[in-house]
Amino acid sequence: MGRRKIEMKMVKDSSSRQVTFSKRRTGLFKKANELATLCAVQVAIVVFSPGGKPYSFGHPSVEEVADRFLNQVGKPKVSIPGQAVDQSRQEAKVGKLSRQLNTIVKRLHAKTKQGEVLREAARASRQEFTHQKPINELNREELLEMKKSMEKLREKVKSRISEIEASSSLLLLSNIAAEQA
Amino acid sequence: MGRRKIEMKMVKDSSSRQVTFSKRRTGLFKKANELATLCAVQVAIVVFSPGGKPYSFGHPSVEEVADRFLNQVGKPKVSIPGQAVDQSRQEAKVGKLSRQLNTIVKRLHAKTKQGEVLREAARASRQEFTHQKPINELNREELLEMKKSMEKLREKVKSRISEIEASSSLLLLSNIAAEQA
DNA sequence: AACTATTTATAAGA
DNA sequence: TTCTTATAAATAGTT
Repeated sequence: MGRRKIEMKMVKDSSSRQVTFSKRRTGLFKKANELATLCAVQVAIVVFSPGGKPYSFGHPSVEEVADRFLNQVGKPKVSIPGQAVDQSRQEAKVGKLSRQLNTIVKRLHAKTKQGEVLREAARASRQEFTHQKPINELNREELLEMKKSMEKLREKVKSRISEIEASSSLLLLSNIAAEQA
Repeated sequence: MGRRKIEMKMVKDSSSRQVTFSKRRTGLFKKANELATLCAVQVAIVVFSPGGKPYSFGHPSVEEVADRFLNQVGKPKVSIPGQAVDQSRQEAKVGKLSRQLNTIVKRLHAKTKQGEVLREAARASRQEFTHQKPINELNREELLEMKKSMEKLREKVKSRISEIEASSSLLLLSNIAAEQA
């Protein structure tokens, strides 16, 4: 769409590529906005620049699109009697989200070697799940420590709640979308 | 871009709106594909149709784009000394992911009224965090019940999520606790 | 950043 | 839905 038709191959010159990216990213987001406006639908986009910088577009926001997805209720399918299908879908969803959780947690774990949350989690976890003593054999001090530890973790998790990362929403979206396909 | 210029408002006629959506979604995904090809970048899009059906585009896939994002290592910015910026980015990411976790947990909670995992989790969580009695005042029977409940949960989680780490279970619990607070 | 010659997307219509 | 086509919009190359 310009002075000349161009081949649909990677633009070799990195400088030109950056310019093309900039122009086309703007165009893409504009198109997405038009789609959302004209059709009253929700859209979310995440794209990396050639330099690796992430850009995102969301209508009304990437997060809200994700929330809508997450708030969707699985509808029973008519072709199969009862709730069997719906339940199995729920099961699949739980399993999938659990795996996703695991991925996120692994990521968190890798990212927080210098952090607090996972250290606390690991500590509390150790106490809760892998402590040699069964929980009913813990003495008062140990129980108090465990409680304290978990409260500490809880506070830290709560205190860190801020804005959601577009990509994490998308990751969830893609998993749920794939599942619904 | 057609026979006439149209106003950038929602198309009122639902049938026309569906047609517009269909055409423009195709166009949007094409543009996204071109951007990815020409600039050798990663792109992910999720969009709902007016009927609520989810469509997605990803290059190379929505999931991989998200993974790349999550795997990104925050790079220190030159304009600010030391690791301050990098760390704050990590902090932000942790917070965002934590919130996402919380959202997932809420969703799971809502979706599993007929399920087992979250009921168990909620029960264990309730016992642990919101029981009237402080944990150190629980009697032997209550402690045993709590232990039993958590072991039950643990088994269910383990059976569903082979690779999950203990910490993610705990993180999950902590989020449920926060949600109930 | 702006400017345009062209290409591309698409609104209507069939 | 799919195709056609007149027109609007996006953009490649240029300044």
